[in-house]
This record gives sequence, structure tokens and C-alpha cells, in this order.
Amino acid sequence: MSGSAARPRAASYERIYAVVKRIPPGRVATYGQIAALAGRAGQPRQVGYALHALPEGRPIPWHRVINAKGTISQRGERWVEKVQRALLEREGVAFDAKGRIDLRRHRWRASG
DNA sequence: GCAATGACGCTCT
DNA sequence: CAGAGCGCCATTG
Repeated sequence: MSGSAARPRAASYERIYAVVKRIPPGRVATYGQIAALAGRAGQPRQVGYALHALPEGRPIPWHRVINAKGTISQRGERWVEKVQRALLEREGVAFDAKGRIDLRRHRWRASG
């Protein structure tokens, strides 16, 4: 049916949330990777924007999403960054002395 | 409808 | 390896 017309404001968000939800524990994905899997390759900012608007109450492992540098992006509140790191470490993700994650080892492969 | 903002990525230095 | 600049599109005011 023509339900496609009434696409909610956060229609694109659902696409991103679906991809982030697919990230397995102990694995991390970059915004660019999420964007590509969500069909928004080249627009990693929308991924961050979507997660920023991510309403609590939704089981989305947002903490498994980091930037291409392997570091945790800083938001308005720095404490969140510490929480994200704690969640990742709890899943087995290792951080180096510089607080960076080894993407070569923890990067999630959507293919399998 | 226009202007500004934003959890980024890539390239160059 | 680290830092800075530019580009991208969607959402918000």
C-alpha cells in the first residue's frame, strides 16, 4: 500500500537502529560502517545524529558504535564517554593506553 | 523555505 | 602517528 508516504520523521533512524542492533557483543562498528550498512554510505553524520536522538527504552547497543579512529566520540557530556568505554570493556573490548580500540581486532564484520 | 547544527570520514601536511 | 580542513546529508529552529 501507499504507506510509504507517511514515513515518520525518524524513518532513517530505524534503518540505522536496525544495523546497530545487529552488532554482536565484543564487537564495535564505525559510524561509516553503520552508514554503509544502513544504505547511507558517505553520510556517517546521520548515524551519529540518529544515535543522538536515540530514545532510551530501546535495546540498541549504541555503545558499540565508535568513530573510524577507534576512539569514542565525545558528546556534550563527557561522562557518557566513560560509560561507553566501561560497557565495551565489559564485553571484552580492549582499549590501549590512549583509549583507542584496535579496530583490526574488534571491528565487526557484517558479512558474518 | 532558509540557515545552522551535528555521537563523522577522508585526504593532505 | 597526529593535527587540521573540507565535504556529506538529515534534522531542527
